[in-house]
Amino acid sequence: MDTPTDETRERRAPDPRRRSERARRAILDAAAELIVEVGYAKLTMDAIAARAKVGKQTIYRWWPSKAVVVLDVFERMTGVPGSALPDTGDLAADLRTVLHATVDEFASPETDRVARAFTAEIQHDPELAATVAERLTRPNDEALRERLRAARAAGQLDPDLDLDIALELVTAPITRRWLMRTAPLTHAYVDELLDTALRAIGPR
Amino acid sequence: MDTPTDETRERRAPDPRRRSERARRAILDAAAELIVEVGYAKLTMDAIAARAKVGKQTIYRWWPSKAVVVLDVFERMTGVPGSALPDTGDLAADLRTVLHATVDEFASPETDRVARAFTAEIQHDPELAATVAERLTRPNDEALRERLRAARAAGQLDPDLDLDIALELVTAPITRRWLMRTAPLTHAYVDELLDTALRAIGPR
Amino acid sequence: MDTPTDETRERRAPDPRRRSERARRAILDAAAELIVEVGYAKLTMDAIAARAKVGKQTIYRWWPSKAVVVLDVFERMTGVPGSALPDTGDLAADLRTVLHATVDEFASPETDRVARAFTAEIQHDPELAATVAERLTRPNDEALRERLRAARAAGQLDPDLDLDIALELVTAPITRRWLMRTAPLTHAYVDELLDTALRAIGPR
Amino acid sequence: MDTPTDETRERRAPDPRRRSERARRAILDAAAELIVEVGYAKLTMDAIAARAKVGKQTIYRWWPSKAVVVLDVFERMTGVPGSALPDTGDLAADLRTVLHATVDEFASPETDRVARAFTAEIQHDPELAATVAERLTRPNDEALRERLRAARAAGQLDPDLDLDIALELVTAPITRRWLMRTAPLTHAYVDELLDTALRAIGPR
DNA sequence: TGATAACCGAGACGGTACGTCTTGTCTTGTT
DNA sequence: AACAAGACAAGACGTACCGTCTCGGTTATCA
Repeated sequence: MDTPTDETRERRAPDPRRRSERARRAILDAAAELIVEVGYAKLTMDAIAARAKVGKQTIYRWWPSKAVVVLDVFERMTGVPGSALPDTGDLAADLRTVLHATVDEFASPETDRVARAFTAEIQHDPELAATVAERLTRPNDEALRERLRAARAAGQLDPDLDLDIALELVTAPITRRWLMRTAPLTHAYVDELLDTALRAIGPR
Repeated sequence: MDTPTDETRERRAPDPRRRSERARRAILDAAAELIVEVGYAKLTMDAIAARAKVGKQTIYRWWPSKAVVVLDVFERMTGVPGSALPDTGDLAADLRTVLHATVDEFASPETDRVARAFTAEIQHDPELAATVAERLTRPNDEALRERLRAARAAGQLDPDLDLDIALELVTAPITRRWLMRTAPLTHAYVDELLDTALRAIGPR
Repeated sequence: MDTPTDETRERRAPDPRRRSERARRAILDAAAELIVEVGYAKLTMDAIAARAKVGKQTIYRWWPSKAVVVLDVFERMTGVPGSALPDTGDLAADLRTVLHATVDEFASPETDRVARAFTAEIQHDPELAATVAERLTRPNDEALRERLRAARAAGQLDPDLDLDIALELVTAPITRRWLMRTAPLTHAYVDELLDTALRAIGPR
Repeated sequence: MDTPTDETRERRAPDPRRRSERARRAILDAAAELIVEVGYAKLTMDAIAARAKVGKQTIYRWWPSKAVVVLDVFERMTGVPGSALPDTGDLAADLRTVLHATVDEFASPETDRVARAFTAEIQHDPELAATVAERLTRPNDEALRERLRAARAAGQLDPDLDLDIALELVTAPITRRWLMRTAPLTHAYVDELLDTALRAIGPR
């Protein structure tokens, strides 16, 4: 019984109790700065380590890849997601509030760059895709779905409505416009989109 | 005398009339094979050149980057886009036809891989983003917009409808589901999505 | 604070204490083998790295150019130069001994090839020329000059003799014959050359 | 009998009668200029062709290698060698005259650079070495040897003298000093060298 | 309260791909 | 058929990063 703990022979896990908080912070700070300065594509592990005054091994010890470092940067940047949506009883107003906030967030170059980085990265890294889905997409979606469910229960939506489709109708156009850069993302656009989309999902 | 012969030191453009058709084909063939075999992320210029039995310079002479090579592969793979949509007079049926075809196309692992590669790549390469937009996205969008315009003129849609929003309501959910891998893309899903979305854009 | 850490952007020097002896040896071994197999002109850094199972950067980290790698190979091959000449009291005999040895050394194809490589290389690389002069030519010349000085002091040579000219009269003809390949380099030739040259520099 | 003219299947020889004199001159001019401007090491066939406004094939058609182009440049530069040495009856004076001229020639940066280029090149190209020997070295050596032979016949030199060794004693030190850059080449040096060397070869 | 293991900064290492450069051949009109 | 122009296949160049490994130095847990 000389194998440490895990049968999957993949490098004995480090002891999180001994982890240096100083190094953790410095790495995330450095990554955050660099991603804004040079963009994700030109972001290198060497540069993060140098800027953070940290050995490269220290990064590789705690993060499996550059992408996951940036994922942590992103979470620290946007705060914990998944908090429930407001429910004033007026679905349109509530959606407007939250989607305006989303649009505002993506107007910041930092958030924009980091979010694009993920979108790019998860295309060829299914494992990262799962992580991002679990930590970012799902909590947000779940909160929105919850609000829609409440509205449906209150008779404000078609009782036969598929909540996933409703969710997509309301959010996907914004995602697409951001992703494809087909047109600017403004509050006015959100308003018009909601006007139209709500006709699709309201009571018949 | 506007030929940029001397001052603008940016590598004199090659003469397209002297381009070797043999080399062009070999490069695209090699790239197409390799992207299926190893995926976009592990696709290298060296490997394309070796497989195509071509000097690397010949690739760099005619394509600015790996991404644009793959863009040409993709175009050759999916055929000319921008052909007009069918117009049988039944908008729902016509949309169903074309979106089923789209979904089928993305069911092919080759198309899926290449399309994901672009989606990733255009996030940090605005120039490529513009090229992809012009050569892939815009022609397809324009064809769809045209069909919607015809339907609106025929009184089948809300006369005040913004065509861009209509377009997004119908296509963006599919894009999002593909991109985020939140759920499988089936014909049934397309049908249900259309049912719902058309309620938003039909005549009041 | 004279460490060139920041301003002088010239690639921070590596730390020689951390140098891998294993890599150093492997590189010199590989270079030595290859120079014999393919000659200096067709010797490539890529091939050295591949043969030595070493990253190219490891070569470039410690040697500025292919030529200097080969210089190190040469030194290892011929042993430390600059050891003093024998002094039996008989100048002619001592010179004969050392020049015979030189001629024998250049009879080896390996030494011949490497020596020719330098002679070629230092013609268009003044910096390398200085290095070679300092590490190869000067020590050998100095040893020879020392022996001549002793002989002059012992009254065996013209007291007004310029030692540099004496040195050249004795060695340059051999160099020329080797370089120009005008005639074979034999012990008999060395003997006849010495017979003649010593008449020029002996006491009047 | 369909092989054109030569059984040694090595690319049918071009017809020298149709050779363009304009191109020949332009190539030699361009090579001469470039070798002075950038040195032999950085001289490229592409650059010669571009400067001469000539297709590269035209160079390769008439010259086997860059080195031979430069050999022609050198010959054009220094004029036909092999003209006999002056014979005033005073050997020392005659040698002084011709060696001063040699030293002066090598003081010119153009001649110096081109001559170094050969010295370098003939080290790894025995065929070129033979060509250079035949066209440059031998004629010069022969002229000098002839003058020495005359002096020996006139009783001014040791009757048993080996003319090759005499030749080397007089010229090799100059070659060495030029090649190794050990000390500057001046008229005074030549004079002192001759003073000493002639003692070796004069009548006993 | 040492001992001792693990983390840490630093950076050399084996690899791999990059994008450029040069060589010598081939191709396409022109003279 | 030689020519100017320049595309082509081949492959070396020197650089940039990757992810691993090795070296002291410095904590932080446990005997």
